[in-house]
Amino acid sequence: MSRPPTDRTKTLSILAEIFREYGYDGTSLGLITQATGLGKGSLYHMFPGGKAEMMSAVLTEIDTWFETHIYAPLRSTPQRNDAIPSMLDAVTQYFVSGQRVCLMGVLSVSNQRDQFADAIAHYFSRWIEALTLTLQQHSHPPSQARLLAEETILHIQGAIILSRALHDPALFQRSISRLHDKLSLRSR
Amino acid sequence: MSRPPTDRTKTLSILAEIFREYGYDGTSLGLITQATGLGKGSLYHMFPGGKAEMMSAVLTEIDTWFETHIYAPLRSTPQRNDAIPSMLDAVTQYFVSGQRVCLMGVLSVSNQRDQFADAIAHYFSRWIEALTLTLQQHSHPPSQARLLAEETILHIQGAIILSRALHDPALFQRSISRLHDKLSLRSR
DNA sequence: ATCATTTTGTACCGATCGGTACAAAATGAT
DNA sequence: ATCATTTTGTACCGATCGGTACAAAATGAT
Repeated sequence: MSRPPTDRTKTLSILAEIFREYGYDGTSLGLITQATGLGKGSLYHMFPGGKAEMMSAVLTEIDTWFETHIYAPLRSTPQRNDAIPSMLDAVTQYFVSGQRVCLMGVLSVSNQRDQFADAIAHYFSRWIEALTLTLQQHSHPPSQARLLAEETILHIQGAIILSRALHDPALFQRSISRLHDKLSLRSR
Repeated sequence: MSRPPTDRTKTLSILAEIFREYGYDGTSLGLITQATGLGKGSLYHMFPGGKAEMMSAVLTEIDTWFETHIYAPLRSTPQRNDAIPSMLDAVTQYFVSGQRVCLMGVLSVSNQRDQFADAIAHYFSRWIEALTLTLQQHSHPPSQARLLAEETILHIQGAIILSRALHDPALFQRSISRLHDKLSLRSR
């Protein structure tokens, strides 16, 4: 037994960056060996399923990260009253003001959508559910809370796209600010 | 002289669908010859620059379509008072309730972003400018109009992502409805 | 020190990639 | 009918793709 945990985690985070930057098709094994310093032997030993398994592992890692740092705080009771602002801050930091793309978002409009459909749907639906819960506790009527949660998450996704399209990180910041205002309107 | 105009237009619309479905990397020349029925000889005669020129031509075609069907009506004066609803209808139809992706949006979060940066930025900035003009004429204060225009377009992009991620066309419809309400709030 | 097990680097596989060359075919003006 | 020009289909190019095989090296228990 060696210490694969840290190695694996480190490798996964490198893989995540590569997949984000080059997409699934654009990420070649050559690129991966170069970025990780691991030969194909090591990679296929670690991920026998090849590239598809690497992506799956990355998606699981991302899901876990969001579960811990984003969803869980939203579900906690009693609800901290800065739960929403702190979610928006964490998201802004994670996506580097929209200059780092959301791998789940990218995949959902790619031809790999069906292959990873479960992971993608899981990620977004859990996020929506957790945020819905929070919004209800901030005195948004239940019927509106879910709609507002959906709107919040698509707003974030859209902000990434538009700010990248226009090379304008400030646009991302602006749109997150507006989101902040919108979400806190009825909780005061 | 033959009749390349219709052939070229037809080819471009097939190319657009392929690029939308498979992305830039995922679209192989084999796929293109199969879908268009054109051999490589014909394709490289039509697009000497190869795949990159095909994508550029598609983006130009898309830009022209939006210019004609979306931006121009927004800029026309006097402003029809259903300008915004009719834009949202046109968009909903064009994106088939979010089940058809926005090629410009996809590219802007892909590794081809820089290669096609001009076309992408042009598309979104023209849209924002035209919509800003319309919103101002619907009694939104100028300072707010541009922010609201940005928000509208990122909202549409986000709706495509989220509705595809969740395989839920109804989510797209819902979010467009909300957009409709939001935009008409101050114009009544 | 031995030795079974795990891990790794490298050579190699067939398939496919985007692109080129070019002869054959179609076209259209005369 | 001739013939220059345009258009097309196909064979072929080197490069690279994802993946496999497997011997060599590293590891760790004894």
